[in-house]
Amino acid sequence: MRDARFERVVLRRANLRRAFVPDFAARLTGTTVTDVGRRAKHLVLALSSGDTLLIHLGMTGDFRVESPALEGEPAPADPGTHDHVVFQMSSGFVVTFNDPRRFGAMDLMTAVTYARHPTLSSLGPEPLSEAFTDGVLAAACARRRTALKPALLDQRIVAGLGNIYAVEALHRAGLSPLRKASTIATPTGKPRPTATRLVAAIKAVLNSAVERQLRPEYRSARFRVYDREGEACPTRGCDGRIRRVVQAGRSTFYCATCQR
DNA sequence: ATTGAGACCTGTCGGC
DNA sequence: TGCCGACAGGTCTCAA
Repeated sequence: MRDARFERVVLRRANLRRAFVPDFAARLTGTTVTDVGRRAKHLVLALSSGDTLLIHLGMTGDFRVESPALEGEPAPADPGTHDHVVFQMSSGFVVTFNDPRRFGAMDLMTAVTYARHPTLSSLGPEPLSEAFTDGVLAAACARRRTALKPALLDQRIVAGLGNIYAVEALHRAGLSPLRKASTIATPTGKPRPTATRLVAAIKAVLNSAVERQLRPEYRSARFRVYDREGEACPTRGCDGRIRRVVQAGRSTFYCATCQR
């Protein structure tokens, strides 16, 4: 996408999440992608116009990239049922945004609205960055009264962790999702050993998830505790069973025996 | 201010 | 077989 220009933008459905600016297609057409980045779960495309195209894939969002020019096809195939936006790029590629459940979002923002974006501007550190340390996590959790697991889903504490990996990280760290978030910090906000373990577990879980995505043969592997209610706990030497509880409206899976 | 519940959306799955 | 409700995900909005 980088250095490619939007030659044609087709909005096949006007009511995706986040209100599209009225002239979405017109403002995008003719601009060039100068940079492609990511922040938390958002895809960030910097444009030559100074605008920023912010994209969130939700849970079922996906991009399909086709190259009619290379394949000698005159036009892209018939759009599928959930093809919501089609980008014809100057590079010859046709990039189609497909999102069956429509939890994805696309927003075209000016420099000012992007800088003041309420969610982006208050995001916590990237979990795989050096900025995400036990000290930072402990300080962020110290005065929270919520349980630990809902705190991990708060993007202001750590950016980009979702329900599944929060669950997996807590299991890996041997920490109960039900304990108060503040228990991983001392009264003065310093990290306890539990905070150190949790940060290491989050990084490990995310790194192995990335690795798995890069290795097709492992992609179908299931998670260790997520969606395994009633099954034996996979922890070595643990004879517990995986339980399911609901916290803040989301499913939590954990082992009450080895997660304390 | 912090927290949680509800809404959004639709494909899938379990139960009758 | 077919229908129907429950459920999953991330984030925004609203209310306690």
